[in-house]
Amino acid sequence: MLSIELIRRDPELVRQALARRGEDGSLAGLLDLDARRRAAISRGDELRARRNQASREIGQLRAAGQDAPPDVVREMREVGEQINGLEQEVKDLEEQIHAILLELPNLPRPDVPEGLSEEQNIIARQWGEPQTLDFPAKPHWDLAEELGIIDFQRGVKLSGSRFYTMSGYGARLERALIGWMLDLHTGEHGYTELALPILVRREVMEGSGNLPKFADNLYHDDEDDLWMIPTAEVPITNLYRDEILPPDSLPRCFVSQTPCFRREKAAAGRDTRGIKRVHQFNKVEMYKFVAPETSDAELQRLVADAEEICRRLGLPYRVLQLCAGDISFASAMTYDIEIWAAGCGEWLEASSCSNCTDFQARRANIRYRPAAGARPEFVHTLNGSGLALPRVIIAILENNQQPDGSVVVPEVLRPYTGFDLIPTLA
RNA sequence: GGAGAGGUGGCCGAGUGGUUGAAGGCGCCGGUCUCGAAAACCGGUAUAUCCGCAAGGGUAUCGCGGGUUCGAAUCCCGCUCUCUCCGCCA
Repeated sequence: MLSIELIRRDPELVRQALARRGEDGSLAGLLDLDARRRAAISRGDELRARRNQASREIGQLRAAGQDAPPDVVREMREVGEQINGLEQEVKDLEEQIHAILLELPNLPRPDVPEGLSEEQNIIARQWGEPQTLDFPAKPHWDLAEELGIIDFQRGVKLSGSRFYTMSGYGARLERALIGWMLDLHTGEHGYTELALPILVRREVMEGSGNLPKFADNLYHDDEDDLWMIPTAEVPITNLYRDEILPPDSLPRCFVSQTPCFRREKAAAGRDTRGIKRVHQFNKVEMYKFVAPETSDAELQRLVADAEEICRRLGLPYRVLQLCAGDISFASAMTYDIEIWAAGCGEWLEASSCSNCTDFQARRANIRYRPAAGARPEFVHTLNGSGLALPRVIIAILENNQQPDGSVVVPEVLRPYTGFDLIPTLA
């Protein structure tokens, strides 16, 4: 959520920042509502002050054994009605203002590249070379099926298109990856592991920025109004909702593996083969609550932590800095990490690391006290995949495939898998 | 799912209609004392919002929302969460 104070103070700055990401539109209506709201509050406060004064006097009379003057009571009854009217007015205005604010995305940081589409993203760096194999490389959907580790048809039988099942070496590979990633982030990068609910309340989805705007992408349980998380970012963001964190408690860094659920109605027809785009997948997510002045530097560290995973797995990757038009709703700056997949010959987005500045903190009301006795401030929040499992599995399968169709397990994973090769079926 | 109890400030805990944003205690911050610390003593210690350059002032908030009243932490209604017991269950 954007600060209404900022919009009031410098609407042109806000308008221009929003335009950079392709959000055009006037803020005049919002400012008008805000002005009316403040006027109504002022009048209401004045009336309440009068009523409080009169009530106090009546109280004193009563204490002295006298009755309340009827004309005053009559007048205050009227004042009370006016107050009720103004309260209703303020409430209506605030609802309208809130509804508008909830739909406005975060402002890109000034140093985010210009551009409205992904073509304007900037390749910040690359590690390794997109390799070509010296034999015909298979895409993972063929490889995995031939290895008997992914069963697409039976996934569909259970849950419909874009669901799959993994078994044997495949299931084990994923579990190994999850364990290894979590151990790396907790052991070497300083994150604390979390185990989280994957069904959350509506207001939790609002806090992270997924609702109200992106309801179409979410699965929802009607009976209890619970929402299935699209990423662990959602519950982690809300861990400290409505709290004021004490001085010296930042940064707080968390990592969590959860299933992620994405309806993605809009993406129907895209990437239908394999496990590149599915409705349910596992992801290891990194998350940081930090002091505002440190968030830019923390974003760089977050990206580095995700890159480390790629490097140790030996997966060629590149880091993209997203242009203003391509960063996500809550983000002020985003880097994507794309890993190379030799079978389908594509760079696959395996991580997206964002600095959400105070955008989510405002929505979820997460503050901290910079020093003892100081005024509370909103924290900054950052999130990044570390990493999303299916696309890492795609890259490992496709890049490490052998001429006979078997797949070599990356060295770092072997203590976790207990095998160093996914063998072909006999 | 059924029955009951309860949600007051960072924590504990008073308070059942009238200057109560809220006694008291603990904690925390500052000070006195001390070589220093502890103890003791003194003072301070919520958040939001509106007006204002500021100083300052107003208003709101005792789980949430409504109602009664000149006036509600206190009374009424609804919701929600927590706890206990029963039931069910991995």
